Amino acid sequence: MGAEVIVRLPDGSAKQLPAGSTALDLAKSIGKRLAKDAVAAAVDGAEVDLTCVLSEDAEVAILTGGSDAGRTVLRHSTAHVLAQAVLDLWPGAHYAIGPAIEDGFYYDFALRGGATFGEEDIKRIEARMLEIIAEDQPFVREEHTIAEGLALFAQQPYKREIIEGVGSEADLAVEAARDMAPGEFTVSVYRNPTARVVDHDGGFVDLCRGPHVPSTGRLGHFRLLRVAGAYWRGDEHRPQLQRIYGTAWESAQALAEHLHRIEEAERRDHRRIGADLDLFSFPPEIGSGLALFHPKGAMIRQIMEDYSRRRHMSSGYQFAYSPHITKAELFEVSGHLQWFADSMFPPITLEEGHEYRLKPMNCPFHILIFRSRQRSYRELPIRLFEFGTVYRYEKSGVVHGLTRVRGMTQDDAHIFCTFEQMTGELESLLGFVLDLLRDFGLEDFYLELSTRPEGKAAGSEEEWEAATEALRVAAQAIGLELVMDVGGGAYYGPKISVQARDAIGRHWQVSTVQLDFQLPMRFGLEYVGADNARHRPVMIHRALFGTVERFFAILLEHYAGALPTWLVPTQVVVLPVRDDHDPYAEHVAVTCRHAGLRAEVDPADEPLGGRIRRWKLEKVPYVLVVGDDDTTSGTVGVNARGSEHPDRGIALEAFVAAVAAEVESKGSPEKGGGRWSSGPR
RNA sequence: GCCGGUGUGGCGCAGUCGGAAGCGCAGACGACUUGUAAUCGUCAGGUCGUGGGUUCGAGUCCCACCACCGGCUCCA
Repeated sequence: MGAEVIVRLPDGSAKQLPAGSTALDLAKSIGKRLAKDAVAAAVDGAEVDLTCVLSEDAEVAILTGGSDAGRTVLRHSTAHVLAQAVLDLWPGAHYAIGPAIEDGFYYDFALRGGATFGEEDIKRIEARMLEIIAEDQPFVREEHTIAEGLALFAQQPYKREIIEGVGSEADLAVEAARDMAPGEFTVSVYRNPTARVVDHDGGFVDLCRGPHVPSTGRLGHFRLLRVAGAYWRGDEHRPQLQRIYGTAWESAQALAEHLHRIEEAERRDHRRIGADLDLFSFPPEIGSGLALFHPKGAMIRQIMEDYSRRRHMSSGYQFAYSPHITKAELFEVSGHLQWFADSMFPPITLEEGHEYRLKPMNCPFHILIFRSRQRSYRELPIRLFEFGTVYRYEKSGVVHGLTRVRGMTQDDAHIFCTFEQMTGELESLLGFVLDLLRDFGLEDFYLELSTRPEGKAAGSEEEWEAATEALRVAAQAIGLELVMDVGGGAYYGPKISVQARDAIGRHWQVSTVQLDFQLPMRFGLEYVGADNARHRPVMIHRALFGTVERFFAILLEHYAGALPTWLVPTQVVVLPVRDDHDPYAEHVAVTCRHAGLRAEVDPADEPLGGRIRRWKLEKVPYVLVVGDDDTTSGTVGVNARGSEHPDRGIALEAFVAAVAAEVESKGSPEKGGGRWSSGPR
């Protein structure tokens, strides 16, 4: 090693530094601002502390708090500060893991005597954290052998368990692994030597892979958000720990923006919109997770379902109907009672001894329709579609608005085809799915491939392998990003799910496509082939909306309640200025209705301003005002949703034609600026 | 199911130390006849989630249950 090292920077330039220089020295040599913003460094792609000595020539990048990698470091370091505060305030507490997560971090604790955190505790902890940050405690990295590590954390069972797992196969599979040192024989810890923690000598120390900021003074733009219970290593059979969630950012402004995004998501909450717009409700009288659709919500749902039916009809599907309840034996045959019973409502036992069950899925019924007579290869593929309402006994803590309910309607279909037809069916199906989703205004997708659920799967590994491969081929042919979801398949087969990103970047699982060799076998399905021999069909389960309820909720959140004109319950409201304009207002409404629009009149028995306000809050796409000028010239004053100013004097025919076209193209008033070019602004 | 939190007219909220249940919006009725995001007035509406308990007295304190909210596990 010479007296100097040469580092290459991300912009391609190179820099010479004296031997023994640290990453922080490098940052300083580039600029003051960079040194101030730096939180860690990447040497040949590996993230390290700023205090790391650059001992050989390397590619080095300085990570700042403004980058994703830099924020991860900030959040991870803030999690350590949280742990230090909690250990100081709750003597004898055990600390488990505290990783950075999307937009923030958390840390899991077990308090002495099973104590729990309350709301007020959050404030105490935050105050203690601010003190720790004000003290500007250094983070110092240490390497220890496994034995030393175990001794260091003699009083900390969760840390010991993590250390004992270092290098094991299981270690790599658990989330905690991200929190750990690489390498088989050592563990790294970070120490805040100047920390004062009750009952702890030598400051505060935590097991951690790093890197961390040089000192706590670099932190500060954080907020603790909530407390929650969380199972140790995500296993509900293991102890439940107390988790504290927080968020942390590189600047006060970034923190404020994040808190604003949280508010924005709350504004879009479909439960709130559903109540405000009188779309649906969940009366306690009918039970948790069971929804009532009110007339306006039902109208939207009806439009969604009607459109879906039309698309299915033109895509070669046949319709089916099946009952909500059936003899339990059907679910013995299908395997649901073996694999899915936890999610089913308990049996209804009749006097003569038969047990009945509410259906959790529609597939067995469609199978019986297939099996009702002998089938020829000439009929295949057979595609049976139904809006099938199913009931699942979801655990009490998981129901959530319309996205997680106990009674739900799937836009469900089962395709029975030959093995040879399978790949083609899957590919055309994925095309159909994406086409339909785009009609509803979702545009940004990726696919997820869910594989065999270990221990919860029917059938052989070979069958699963073949089915998974067929799905993979179809998914790749579509050309969208594909991510793996290991072990996430249904008990009878692997699945592709379509994930949609909404207007504010959140993603939702919508469509699912599952390939199934098991149920055709269990039900002994057959068709007669061209060779006059009997063959077993392949089955594809698929739902495009997923469930109508959930898809409805996704649309409400995506559009923040301002649905495209074709989906909205009332498209046009006509407001007469005075009551002698009522007849003309009625004429306008009738003209709209003749063009197929949903229009109503709000008569002039209260002031115009109040009426406008009410319908605007209802998010009606077009609020028309008609007065003296309009009655004489056959025009309307148009208030398009989303625009600040009305367009007066628009010819009625021009308005109706434009809105009818907007409905046809599935557009929204927000996207239709400038249509009324004939009228003055 | 588990952890934490919350339940007060249809909705949003106040209610102090355990001592007479309130406000705004919405609703009904009346007046106002209006050109672009809240017209004025009057009235009605609550066994304070449900059931127990403590107390001279409970919206308020305790217990159980129900529902909801945020998470964990699970999941469309």
